[in-house]
Amino acid sequence: MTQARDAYHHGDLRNALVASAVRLIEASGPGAFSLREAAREVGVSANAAYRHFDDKSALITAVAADGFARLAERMRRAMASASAGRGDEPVSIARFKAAAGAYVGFAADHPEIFRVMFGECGAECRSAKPENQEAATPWTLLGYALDALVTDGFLRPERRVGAELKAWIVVHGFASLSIDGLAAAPTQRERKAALDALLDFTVVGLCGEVPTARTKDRT
Amino acid sequence: MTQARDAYHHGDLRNALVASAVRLIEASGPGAFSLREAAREVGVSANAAYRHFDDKSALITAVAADGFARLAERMRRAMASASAGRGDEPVSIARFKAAAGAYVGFAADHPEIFRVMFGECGAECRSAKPENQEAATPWTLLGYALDALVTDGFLRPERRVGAELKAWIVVHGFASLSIDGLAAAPTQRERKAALDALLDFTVVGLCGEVPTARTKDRT
DNA sequence: CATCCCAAGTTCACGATGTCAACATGAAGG
DNA sequence: CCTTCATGTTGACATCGTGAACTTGGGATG
Repeated sequence: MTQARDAYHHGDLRNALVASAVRLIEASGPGAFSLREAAREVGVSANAAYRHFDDKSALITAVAADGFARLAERMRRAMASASAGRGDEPVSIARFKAAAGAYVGFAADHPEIFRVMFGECGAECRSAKPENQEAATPWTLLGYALDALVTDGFLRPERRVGAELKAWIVVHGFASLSIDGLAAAPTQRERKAALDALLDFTVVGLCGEVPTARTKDRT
Repeated sequence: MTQARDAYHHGDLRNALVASAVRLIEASGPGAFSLREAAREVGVSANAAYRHFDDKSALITAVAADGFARLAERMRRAMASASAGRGDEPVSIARFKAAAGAYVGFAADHPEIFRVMFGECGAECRSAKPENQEAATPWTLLGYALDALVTDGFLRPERRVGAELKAWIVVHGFASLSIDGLAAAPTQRERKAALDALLDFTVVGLCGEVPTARTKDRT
């Protein structure tokens, strides 16, 4: 195994197809995506894809899975850098906001992929359990952030369970609205400001009282 | 004009096609929908549709528009009956909750249509202004509900503008989560309970203090 | 009433798509 | 060396969206 990627046997067709599909979908939306075009882009016959995917929808599911992985990675990185950031805010709160910001940012940067992830073909990805400790899902990560709020004493344990749904609604709702164009958020700057205000509001709502809630001022 | 619906000239092909499309999409999702099948169901040749719609996507847009109209109607009815309902809650709050409940209920009852409404083809519907006073859109109605909260003194005027976004996020976010299967809400009963709790939380969050907020008990 | 016109449908045609079945190829292992 | 098998390829088919040209029948006009 572990052949690199040059032979007649393409070497890594599966990943190449997924990557191509991601680009095509990002460019023209999921509706316009065609299996044949992805294969054409990779330089392979259309039916070659069927060696790696049962279906067109199986390819799209793989695109969704890739999206979830990248979203999780982005959230993880944001949370990590929030921990190390300048601390005009308690760390656990900064991390929670960073996770939410990464989620919304991903949706805004890759709206079509986001739509695929929560569309028909992404369903099985959403109910998948994380296989190992390392491969955390977005909801696992948001859960960690909430746990940290409890550990640090900002969120009372008995409020923890209800917090899950509320936090998800705010995060996913804001992301969906941004994409679907209901909320008037022309510039990225305005969106970030709106999200910041909303998250302050949410943290207060979740925790029941104001922690150190100075309306944080930054660039 | 005003021929009923029996002649050679079908009489009402446009509406018949939309109705057929709605049924097909509700049954098998937007991805599986085909223009030809809708035409077949209506008993008309495929190209007949092009006398009434530029495109396949124009038909789907009409489906989305129909969805928005039905959603608005459902919200209007829910708000009206909330006004007349038993009053263990201030009327304006009950109406706001009724509007939100109708929104979420519609999404749960017609998930595929809801997805179409907020998908690619529904875009132009979402930015459409209401033509006359009567034809209110869902967001118009939610705006009315918020206005009523102001009028009744539950929501301070300066909080009104921010309330729009927050209310939308909760309502739309909850609906999206219900559809996308992130929130574990198996039974309709549980979903209603979760929404009720969330709306109480939201009203408090919007208004800043508890109005008459007895955790309302009903059947 | 006879006649023309045009909206509303029909048929024919084309290229693209998803997918199946049969075939080809080349790397790996006996 | 020859077999095997995963991986691609070619050919074929039904279906789809859509354009062009043709047909039909009801309403306006003489």
